Amino acid sequence: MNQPSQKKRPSMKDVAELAGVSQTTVSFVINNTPDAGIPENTKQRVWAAVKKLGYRPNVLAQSLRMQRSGIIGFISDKIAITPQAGKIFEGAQDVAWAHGKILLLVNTKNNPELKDAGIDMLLARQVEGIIYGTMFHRPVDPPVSLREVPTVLLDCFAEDRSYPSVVPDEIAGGQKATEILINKGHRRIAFINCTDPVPASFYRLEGYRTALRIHNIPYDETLVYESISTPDGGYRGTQALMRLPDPPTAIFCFNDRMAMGAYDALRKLGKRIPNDVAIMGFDNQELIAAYLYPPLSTMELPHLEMGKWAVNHLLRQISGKKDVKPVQHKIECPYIERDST
Amino acid sequence: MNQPSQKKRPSMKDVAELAGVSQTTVSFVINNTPDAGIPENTKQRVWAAVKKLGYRPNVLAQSLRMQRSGIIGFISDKIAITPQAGKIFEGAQDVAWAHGKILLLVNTKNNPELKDAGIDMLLARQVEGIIYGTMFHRPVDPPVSLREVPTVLLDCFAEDRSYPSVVPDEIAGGQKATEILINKGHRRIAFINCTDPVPASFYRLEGYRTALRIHNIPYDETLVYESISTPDGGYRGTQALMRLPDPPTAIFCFNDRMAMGAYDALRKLGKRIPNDVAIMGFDNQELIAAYLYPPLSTMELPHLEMGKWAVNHLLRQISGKKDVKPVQHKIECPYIERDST
DNA sequence: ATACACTACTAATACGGTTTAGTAAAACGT
DNA sequence: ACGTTTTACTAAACCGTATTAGTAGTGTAT
Repeated sequence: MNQPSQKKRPSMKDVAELAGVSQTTVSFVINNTPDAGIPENTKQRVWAAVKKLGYRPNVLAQSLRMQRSGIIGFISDKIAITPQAGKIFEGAQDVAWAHGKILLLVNTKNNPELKDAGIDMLLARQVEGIIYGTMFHRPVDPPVSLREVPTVLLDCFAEDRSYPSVVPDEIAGGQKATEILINKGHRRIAFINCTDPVPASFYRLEGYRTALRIHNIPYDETLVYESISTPDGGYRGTQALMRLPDPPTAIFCFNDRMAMGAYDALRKLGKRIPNDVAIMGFDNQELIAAYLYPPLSTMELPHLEMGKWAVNHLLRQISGKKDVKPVQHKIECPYIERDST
Repeated sequence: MNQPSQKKRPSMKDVAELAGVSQTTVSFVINNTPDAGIPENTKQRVWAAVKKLGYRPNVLAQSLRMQRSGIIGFISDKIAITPQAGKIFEGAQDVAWAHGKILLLVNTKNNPELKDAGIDMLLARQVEGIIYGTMFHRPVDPPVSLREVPTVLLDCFAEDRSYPSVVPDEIAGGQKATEILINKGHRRIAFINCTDPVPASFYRLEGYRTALRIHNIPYDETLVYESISTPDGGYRGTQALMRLPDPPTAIFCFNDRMAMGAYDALRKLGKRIPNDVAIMGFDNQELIAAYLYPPLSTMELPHLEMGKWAVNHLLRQISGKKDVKPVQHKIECPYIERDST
């Protein structure tokens, strides 16, 4: 019933013994090695022994022998632990699995020591490559040890562009969001930006201005309000904007959390969404966007796609297709239409 | 500049050669093997060679030799990809790291084939144990292959209790939530439950009734409303409850999403939270709970703690401390006080 | 009858470590 | 002076697999 010690797992040698062949033959049969010329009869004996013993190849030994671990390291400050970004990991894992690789996740919680220890661990485990991700789009300065192995930056980029990276196309996202509002007939479109000096805030604003320019709408800086990126910030921004002599008929919020605050402010003012004021969010945080009344139209960050691209690119590097130059790949943010626009 | 092929990583043999000693000696030095009697002088030569070559032990080879992979498998349907449950993984990873183990995450997306393939992969990689988690508290029937290795169920349990498992203490949680409302002076306390036949709905209701009984408040079944577990369900429930001849002064919602709907309903009715009606949530979903107006008081699911307990227990099993009987461990849900009660 | 190819395998080595069992030289005890 | 212990190492085996280089035995061609 209860063996004191775990019984040892069977090895190829055990299978070989039971089948009355050599270990080599077992290997040939299991891997279906071409040109090994093993007759059907023998193959069946081997497979029978495999079944009987419940044999399962030891990937550790395989990896050692073949000098290929099949592991891709995934290191990040918070990803996969943070709500919105879990999709990144999912996309990455999907592609990895499809190529017979597995993802080994390390999350560093923004702790530099943990980060270095994590990278060391990954390298010690012979990962074939590393994906270095962050929980929001930003510049990073990756540890030099990453140079030891092919690397892709995800949702971040090196200032000097010395690593390939994949990020959301914030400019296009901001532009598209604004254009959608313009196409619904709005002319007074406000933008509640956040005050953090992050690429997202710069680029989304840039996209917003580009859209206005293209559609010959003059840029009115009183329509751009900056605040902290919380519902509270959105609340205050909306209050201020609606107090303007010529208030906006549409508000593009830096993110869904701020849009949440905008909803509250408009509700308090007795304004209806989208009839009186249209609201556009950003991020598509399911818990917020889908459950607000009315459900929030928003731009989605391409988390899944970024995860996929990163692994695909990494695999390309690993198989050494050509010494691909470090690119910065931008992925479009899709528009999620709901009822607030 | 660009070597066409990755240069091979240095091995112990390379270090040994450079230091002018045998590979055995290198091993002794690096592992600081007791009783090896290596003089300081030699040690320094070895370490110098290690530094110079940038040598790093190959964990694959170590694992193979020592018959210990240092890997714990973490398999789950959605955990670590789903917002609220990322903490589970975090707790688990913390404990694992503290014990020199790493977590290998597989998420199965509720796909049985992926699940089996995932378990096979973990076993093939010689994991020392497996944590089998789910994204919400429920009974499961784990694949038999899990028997091959120590296993702990996380946020779920086997019907026949044949595996150790850790789950939230739903009864105590429901009871505590209700008692908090009682202690604030409420007597008409409603419970908006969800209709899903899950342990959480049964047990939280049970806790609710227990609290009432203890405090001699008669159970009034008109105060228990069942609905789907979304804001919409909470909205409808609240509307219905407030239409009662003797409406509640406090509403305990099955979860924060439903509480979100309750907020909307009360706002529409012109009721103030918590002055007119107190609201208690469950789950502590940061994005909702912390950002509603007023911030929502709620019960937190002990994700972090469950993750920790699971790994701790697993490690105990692995080191074979004693053939611990499969227990079902329940962890308390802490109360998160905000402004809605 | 002999050379040659083909069939159906196996022995041996390597992957990069850990660990056991030595061993040569120096130091020590008597 | 000689045996014994200690010091400072090293050789070899082993973990479980993949792979290369054979090798006996059979069949075929000449």
